[in-house]
Parts: sequence; structure tokens; C-alpha cells
Amino acid sequence: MTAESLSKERLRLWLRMLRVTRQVESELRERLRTEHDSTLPRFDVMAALYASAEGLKMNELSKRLRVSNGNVTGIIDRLVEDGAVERIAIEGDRRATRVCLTGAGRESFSAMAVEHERWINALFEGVTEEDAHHIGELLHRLPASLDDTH
Amino acid sequence: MTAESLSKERLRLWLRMLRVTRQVESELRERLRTEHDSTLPRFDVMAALYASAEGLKMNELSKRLRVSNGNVTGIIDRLVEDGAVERIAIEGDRRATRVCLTGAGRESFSAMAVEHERWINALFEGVTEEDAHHIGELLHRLPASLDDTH
DNA sequence: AACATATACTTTAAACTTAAACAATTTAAG
DNA sequence: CTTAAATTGTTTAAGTTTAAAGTATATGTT
Repeated sequence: MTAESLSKERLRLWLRMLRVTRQVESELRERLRTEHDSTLPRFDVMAALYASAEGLKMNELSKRLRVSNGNVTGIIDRLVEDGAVERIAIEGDRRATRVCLTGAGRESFSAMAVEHERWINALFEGVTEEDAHHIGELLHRLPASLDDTH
Repeated sequence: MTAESLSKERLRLWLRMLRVTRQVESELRERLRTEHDSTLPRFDVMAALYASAEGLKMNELSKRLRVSNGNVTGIIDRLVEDGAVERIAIEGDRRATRVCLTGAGRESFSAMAVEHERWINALFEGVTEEDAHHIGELLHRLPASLDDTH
């Protein structure tokens, strides 16, 4: 097996991963929009906040989601407008803000999350538990997951 | 094994796929920007055009890339501005336009493509040919790749 | 021919995204 | 203490993205 054919094979794999991921994302986006009047970025932000009871600093949020600071600012702005999130001052550091789901936000996300898992389960219908384990294992070996530590 | 644990496992797999994909995309985006003063969407469009000698209709382009018509319009607009692409009238149908890489566009893409494959090859260094085959096989089973036919 | 419907593409409005510049505050060094 | 450096978050400019509305052209029906 030549280095060239390996390279081509890896490229093919990447393109296939990209295609599948985009397709699933597009599917989720569509359903969040029509059934919950929401978006994928909002869902991601709310998921991160839902997972930590006392909320997160903007800082931590953008690090966790791997998106730019400015990006998070915009999404939070809109969630605040909609009453799903609130900004809370942090005592002892007047630069930082803690961001928290409101009661309404938690309820709203909770409903979405249940369906989200259902959608994924259906979309991945052909994947057995062994498959899932195996791919997960292989994905771990990708360098992209290396600098995942911090 | 319960249906619930399978569902959770699939959800975990999806989140992992998403993370890896985004990480690789972010890596590519960064390098296209700094080393070729370009972007991922432009690269995707140019790749599609490069692959078909006589170019593509806007129509076909958006179908092939699975993005909206309007999206393609904007990206092509900028590629035209940069002299990488030209719009060519189609005789017999004054609604449609054929979009084609210019000589400069072909050269520019060609250089990027060589590096792009090199980057992917490096990023996927931990993946053997068997791994690549195996994951590719499993990804085929995903419903996301089902409606890939048209 | 006249009208309706479908097709190809662009435009628009709103949201998302990034990198870079900016403002405010905190921390560290001298 | 005072200045320099680092941190936190927002703003800005440019590009990407979508859905929906709009324009122009083509096709089909009567």
C-alpha cells in the first residue's frame, strides 16, 4: 500500500464524514426551526448552560463550544431578549459575566433535548451499539480530538 | 442492552462526530485563510467546478453542495470579483447561467487542493487504511447518506 | 394566443461566524 | 504606587447561511 493511496483514502474518509455531519446538522436545524422555533447554535448554547447548574462565564462558554467570543455574545443577546437566559454580575470581577438559563429557558431546552435525542436515535437507526463504540474509538485517534483537553 | 442505552450511545457518537468534524473544519479554515487568503466555502465551490470541465449551472452547484441557491449566488459573486470564476450565458435558456473556473481560478484551486490533501493526511495520521475503510463503511449505513442519491 | 405553472436565479431579512480592534478591569513587575 | 501585561467581554467589518419573496424566462394547457 503506497503512501499516496493511504492519503487518498483518508481524504475520502474526511469528505464522507463531512457529508454525513452536514446532512444530520441540516436535519436537526430544520426540525428545531419548524418544531421549536429555534436554531442549532441556540440549542448548543442552551445545552452547555443546562449542564452546569450555576451557569457559565461567557469565557467558559465560548471555550466549551469552540467558537469565538463575539459569536457567543450575539447568541446570548438573543436568548436574553427571548427570556431564556440571564446575565448575572460576578462579585469580585467586574469584567466577567455569568450566564444562566432562566426557569423558562430550562423548560424550553428540556423539551427540545428530549426530542433531539429521539431524532438522533432515529437518524442513526442503522448503527448498532458495537458500531457506535467502534467508530467512537477510531474518532478518538484523530488528532482533532487531541487538543481537546483544555 | 436496553433501547435507552443504545439511544444514549448513538447520541454520544453523534456529539463526537460533530466535535471532530468541527475541529478539522476549523483547522482547514485557518490554513486556507492564512496560507491562501481563501475560505472553506470558496474552496468547496471551486472543488465542485474544478471537477467538471465545462462548469456547472448555479442550480447544479447548489444541489451538489447542498446549500441554498442564494448562498451560492453570494459566493460566486465574490469569486467573480476575484477573477477566479466567470458566468457564461447558456444559449437556449436565458434564465440559467453556467459557472466556470477561469485559468487563474484553476491554478489557484490546484495549489490549494494539493495542500488540502496534505493537511488532511496529516490530521488523520492516526487512521490506517483499514480504519478508513471501516469507518467509511459504517458511515454508509447512516440515513444521512441515504438521500444522497439525487 | 392566453393563462397558469414551473424553473433558474437573485434579492432580502435575519441569524451565525470569524478575526481583529476596542474598552474595561484585574494582575503582575518594578 | 505606577506602569506594563494579561484577561474579559463587546463591537465591527466581512463573509456565510437560510428561508422566503421577487424577477425573469420557459413550458404546458386550453
